[in-house]
Amino acid sequence: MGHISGRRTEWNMTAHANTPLSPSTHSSDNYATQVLSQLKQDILTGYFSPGEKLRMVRLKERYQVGVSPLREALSQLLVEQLVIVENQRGFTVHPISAEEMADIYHTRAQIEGLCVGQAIERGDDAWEASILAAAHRLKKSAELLDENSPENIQRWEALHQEFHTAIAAGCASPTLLHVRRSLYEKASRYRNLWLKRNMLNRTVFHANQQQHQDLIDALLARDSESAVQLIQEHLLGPYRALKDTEF
Amino acid sequence: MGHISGRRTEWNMTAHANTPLSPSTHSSDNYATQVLSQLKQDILTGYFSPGEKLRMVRLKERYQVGVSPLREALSQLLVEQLVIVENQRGFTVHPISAEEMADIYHTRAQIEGLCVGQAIERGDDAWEASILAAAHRLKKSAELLDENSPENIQRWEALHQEFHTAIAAGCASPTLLHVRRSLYEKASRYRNLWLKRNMLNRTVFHANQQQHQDLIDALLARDSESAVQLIQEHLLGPYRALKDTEF
DNA sequence: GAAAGCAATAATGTCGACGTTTTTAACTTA
DNA sequence: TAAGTTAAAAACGTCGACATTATTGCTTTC
Repeated sequence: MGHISGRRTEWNMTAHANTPLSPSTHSSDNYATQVLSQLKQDILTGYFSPGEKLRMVRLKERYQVGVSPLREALSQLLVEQLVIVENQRGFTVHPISAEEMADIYHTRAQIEGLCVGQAIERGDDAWEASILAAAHRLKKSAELLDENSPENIQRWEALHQEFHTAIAAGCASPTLLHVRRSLYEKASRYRNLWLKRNMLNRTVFHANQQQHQDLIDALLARDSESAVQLIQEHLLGPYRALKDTEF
Repeated sequence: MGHISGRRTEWNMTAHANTPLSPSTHSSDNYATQVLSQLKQDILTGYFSPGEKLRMVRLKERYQVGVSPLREALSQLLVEQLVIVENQRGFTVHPISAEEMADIYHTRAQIEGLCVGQAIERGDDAWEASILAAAHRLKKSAELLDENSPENIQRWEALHQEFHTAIAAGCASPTLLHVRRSLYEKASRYRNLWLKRNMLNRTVFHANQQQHQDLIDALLARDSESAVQLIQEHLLGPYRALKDTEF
């Protein structure tokens, strides 16, 4: 009986410790959902290295949850190919390879091309407006970028992504956008790993600026062929910079 | 103690019932993996209807496993958008809609176009040979099809899929093929639901036969533009037949 | 030195406790 | 009496502890 009451206490302790965990996350999310996004971030940003074994004890400590939510989150990352699993041997961060990086970037360029092509066909005035708005925010952010502070860079990255997402959104195809998002995440993993070693080159930004303007011009002119060509080049540029540096 | 030994027996029973379940599945697969494929089949084939609530008790009975493997399998189907989840309200089969069907089929046609286009660029002799082999098997199967027996139809479906997969495989891009597969599954769900009501029309097959031959000719001639056009039409044909019938 | 056995370590699955939601029943009010 | 409201209870989902099983590394023995 003492054993049982001891258990009880532990139960209530964990429950109490977890309930007010983070006020920002919606209470409508369960633990698995919360763990999923954190764990995904940790893999994408390289906190957990490629090929690293994900031991349950460590994950439990880090995210302060039990194994059930962890396994659920890991199961989802399994489908997204961010982790791999061997039966009875647990989960491992999906390893990286030059081949996979090339494949992801090239596929991503193709998919983005589809998005842009369809967006030009389907996009309306609101679509054009949202592009210009995002482009403006991005440009403003780029002007502050000389400081090279990590926060500014991160903010620029976010706005950059928003800009391209605004363009792609014009395709109005949830399925295609879903694919696009998944590929973006996988690619950003490689980019983040690369960024850990190499600081961002400033000339990249100015090249980007020009490419963005050309792209906008092509979009507004509804010049599908040029726009697709430009966006694919735009995505493959960073890849060419990355691929020759080793991890 | 009687209770415990009773539990034990149940354990061994379920273990015994599941281990030799299907000879194809490796014994290295855990329950979650086995449940995943079965559950996916049940959703794709319409055993569980769109929008249906997936009650844990029922799933436990059907697949003879506990909650944990079930939640892991469901978590994976969540990413593939075959089920949806609401916090504290459990899992539900992803509902269907005419809009989603249109979106999936059109996106799938685009993706398949990418596969074919790249396959023509990259495909070698072995690729061509595998296409011809698959086409031959498919043709032989089609000749037996007049009986209209469900087994034959299912076999024809499998070979048909193998034929197209052989073509797409030429693109040699795991990432792209992964996307393709996921879209195929989602589309096949709509097709299966449709098949439950409408029997397969024989004229469909003969039209298919001709399309296949045209496609092969274009592939071997490395005529990218024609091939992409043909494959997209080939995929959109069934969609046009489906979309006007209500579910 | 290799094989076999043993101990540790880690992963997997079931179950129970808790919290939330939904259903049912009783009661009030028009 | 019927409709609406509230309270009680039953059902359901979630998560962590525990038991079982598999694996890995280490030691012992031939």
